Amino acid sequence: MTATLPVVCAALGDPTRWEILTRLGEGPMSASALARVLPVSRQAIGKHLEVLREVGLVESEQRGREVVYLAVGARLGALARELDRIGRSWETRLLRIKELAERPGPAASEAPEASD
Amino acid sequence: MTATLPVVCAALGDPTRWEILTRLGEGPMSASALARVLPVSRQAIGKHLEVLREVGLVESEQRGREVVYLAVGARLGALARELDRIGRSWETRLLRIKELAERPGPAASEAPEASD
DNA sequence: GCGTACTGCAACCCATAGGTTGCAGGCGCG
DNA sequence: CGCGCCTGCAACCTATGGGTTGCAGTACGC
Repeated sequence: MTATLPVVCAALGDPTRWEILTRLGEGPMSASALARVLPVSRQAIGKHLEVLREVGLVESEQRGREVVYLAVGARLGALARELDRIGRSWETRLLRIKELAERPGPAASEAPEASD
Repeated sequence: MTATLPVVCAALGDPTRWEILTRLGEGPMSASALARVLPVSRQAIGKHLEVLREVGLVESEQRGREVVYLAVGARLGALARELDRIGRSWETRLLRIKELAERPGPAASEAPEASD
């Protein structure tokens, strides 16, 4: 999956797409079926499904004469892991900076004294 | 934080905002400082920072005459946990459906009549 | 074999998100 | 004390994303 982080997040940034994903999370559905339960046209649904498919959040499967889509939980899990990793790195650097700021003397040995 | 999932994801769906977040993840910066290193105007940066602040991804702090912003890793972590939970639920239901489909005998205890 | 329902493609519309410029106010530094 | 930098607010522009309608093709069920 070459879909970059902002792209995947953008795909998840639309309420209608979350509606679609929620429905697909409960079981496979076709675009027409989705259009029946959601307040948008089948064509709009189709565009959303295409976006979601490009970032790997849904997969399509030809079933008879219709095409059913299903939500790929693993993709969401992968994204979650990436975000978590980045979040942790932010906090780590933040802590390091605070340490430096609050440490008056440049005794830069690794003595993680929690003198808060 | 009342920011709904699609809203937070939308905030993360813009490349420029990721640039900002990345810089802020390395240490606190002011809007002007960000505008100096990024190819957009200070005002544009300001709008992005406002969006990020509304969903809790950055926090601001008055430091002397300037306002510095810093990335909130915990928020990203919280989002990651939510996404992971949802992803898992999708996979669980998927497995259940596949089980039902591949189980020839209706030996299921609660078989909610799939009469389609 | 016919009609029906599903799909794919294209043109078009409109709101808004992302960006810019311009200006006015204030706090710090030299 | 005055200059400079940083902030906040507002008006404005434009591309694009989300949506619609319409049409043509095709496979399924009866």
